[in-house]
Amino acid sequence: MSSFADPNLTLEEIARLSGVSRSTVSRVINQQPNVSDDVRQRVQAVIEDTGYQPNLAAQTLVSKRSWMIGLVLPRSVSSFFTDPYFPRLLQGIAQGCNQHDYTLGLFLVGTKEDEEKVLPRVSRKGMLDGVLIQSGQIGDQLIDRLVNLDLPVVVVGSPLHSDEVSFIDVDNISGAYNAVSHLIRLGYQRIGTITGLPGGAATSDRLEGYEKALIARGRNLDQSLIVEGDFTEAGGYYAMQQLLPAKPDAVFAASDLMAIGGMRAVREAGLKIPQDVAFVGFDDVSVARYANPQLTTIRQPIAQFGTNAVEILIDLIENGIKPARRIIMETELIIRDSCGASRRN
Amino acid sequence: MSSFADPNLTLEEIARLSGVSRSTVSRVINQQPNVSDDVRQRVQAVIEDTGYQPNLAAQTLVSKRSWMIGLVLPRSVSSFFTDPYFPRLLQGIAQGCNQHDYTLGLFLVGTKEDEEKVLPRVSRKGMLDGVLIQSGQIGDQLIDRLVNLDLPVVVVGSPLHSDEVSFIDVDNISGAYNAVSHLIRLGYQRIGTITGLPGGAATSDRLEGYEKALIARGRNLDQSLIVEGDFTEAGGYYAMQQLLPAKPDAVFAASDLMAIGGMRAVREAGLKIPQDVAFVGFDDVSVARYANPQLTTIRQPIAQFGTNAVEILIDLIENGIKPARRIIMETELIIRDSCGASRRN
DNA sequence: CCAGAAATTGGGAGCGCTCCCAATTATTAC
DNA sequence: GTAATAATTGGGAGCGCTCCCAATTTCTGG
Repeated sequence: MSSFADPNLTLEEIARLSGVSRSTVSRVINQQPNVSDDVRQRVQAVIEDTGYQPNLAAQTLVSKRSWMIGLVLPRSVSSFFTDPYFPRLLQGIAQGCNQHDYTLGLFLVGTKEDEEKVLPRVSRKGMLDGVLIQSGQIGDQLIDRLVNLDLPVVVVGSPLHSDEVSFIDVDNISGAYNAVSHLIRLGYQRIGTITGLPGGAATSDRLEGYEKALIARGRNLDQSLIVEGDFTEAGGYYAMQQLLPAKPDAVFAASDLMAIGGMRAVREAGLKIPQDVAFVGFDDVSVARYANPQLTTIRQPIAQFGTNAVEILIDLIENGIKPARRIIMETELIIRDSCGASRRN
Repeated sequence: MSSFADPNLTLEEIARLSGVSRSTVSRVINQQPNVSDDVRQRVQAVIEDTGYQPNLAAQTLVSKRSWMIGLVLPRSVSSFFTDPYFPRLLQGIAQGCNQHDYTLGLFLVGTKEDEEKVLPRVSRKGMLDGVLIQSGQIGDQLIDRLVNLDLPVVVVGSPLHSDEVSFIDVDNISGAYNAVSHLIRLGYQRIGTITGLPGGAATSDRLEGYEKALIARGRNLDQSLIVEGDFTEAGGYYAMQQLLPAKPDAVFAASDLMAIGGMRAVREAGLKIPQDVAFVGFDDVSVARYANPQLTTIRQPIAQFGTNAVEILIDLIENGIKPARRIIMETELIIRDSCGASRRN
């Protein structure tokens, strides 16, 4: 394979060089049948040592396929820049794209103006074969606007409105339920929670899991033990400061970052973790393992989640859009030190 | 603007609907002169309420422009998934793309096999107008391979080999120099450093700045005070454990994350920050402000850096490729608590 | 060895756009 | 009013590919 490919190589040119027709070269490239072995090899040799690659735009124009999918991160996903969750997710998505030979287009919506610039680009014909959109906040109409395009769409996380749309999500309710059940099992009496950013599906599901776990054990819900966070470290810190007067002996934080922020507030208040306040987080991002003490948490298979999302979308693209696909992935309780699991020994 | 655009709208169709020719509609869309005002308005009205958008693939095919740029993150940039630096950078890049109406293609190279899948995709004709590539490690041949494509390329960070290539970087040498000078000024005697991952330009530049600052004040370099990290929290932690026996009274870490890891090791050793060991980091990512104590650091304008990189690339794309552009951005010393700046008062 | 079927090959049409140039219309000067 | 020029407008060609169908070649069986 020569490393300097003629930039102006075309199908026609390859055909000429290998002494066959355009059509035959096309068949070889697209691995279609009805090409004799010797011709196929001759053509392949020419392709190899010219370094020819078909022009994507031309292929897209006629086939109506771009082999590119978009990932849209709505404005309301403000924690993109602080939460290690997103790089991991991106990794999974990128890997899924690589595996299936799709290209990933990234559409970060920062401001309202961005939205007006990004949407037309996403919906542009000849641009994308499908779209992955990160589930955002209630009131964010981006998902609806995307779903109204005639493009395959998969929502990453639960969609908030429509139920005709395909999505993939983690079982947030059972994850939170397991986290809190674990704390109950360890004998904690006043279990508080720091919620995610209000208005998101993950936030309300994790809160629901928290409540269900308490109710299942006959505990009463105490509103003073429930305080709003925003998925960030700083948010967890402030939330914990609000929570401390309610004297929780354990806290379920709806993200690891908030758990770490919460632990910081607890330490600053002169209390010990887990002796005075135990913690369980959610996500199992890598900082959970380096926290002090190491954080007990609910692991979600983030990268796998991204890869699966891509696969669902590609399935939708290649095999039609009905019925909507719905995937829920399970979580896993990872017991480390912050929950005080060992103090009972 | 009707929200349900006919998906099969074409230039020809718009022409028919507005009673003019294909060419005239094309002129209106591309804002070319030589269209009478009333015709222009009539056509624009039709475009508006059909929601017509030109087919990208068709435009790309004839104009040889895709209005899409790629961001390539080489395999050797392993800290992508842990360092908050990258999301910020991505934000800046995405914003630059939005502003200039370009689409961003993301090419994460995870494995060697990824590289073989990604490169052909990047070089595919009709795909990208230009490429941004994150500077990686020595021995990573990805940059060279990309530069050999006939595509405009801008390296984000200093390129390691070629000097024909355009790049944008932050002044790592002077940043590190200022960090260490600050520590010297505060009277520290045994100033250690935790370097980045060996083999990267940022790593060697920051080390060079460290050494220059010491030499400028007539200090001797003590190899036992220089220890290798890898830009991660865990790397900083282990590096600090190696560094502690050399009894440093201050440490310059080549990233905030490593500074935070280093501080964790110091605390675990029963020492106080900054009384026993002072710290200065590099980057000023948001966790620096939430660290305990708050981290003195060298701020680099990460998002702006990304936006600038996009602008240089677009300049290259639209105004030709010679001569190579070279931009160096300045850093800023942000004094917080971890350097003990106030203990001399 | 030849008709008929099967496999292989080639070329035209067309995807939706931009560019060029020719045709038409409007404007100006005399 | 007419010739000259300038401003508009329209249509053909072509970007590089895939798809379809017709033409050619190869392979059967009797």
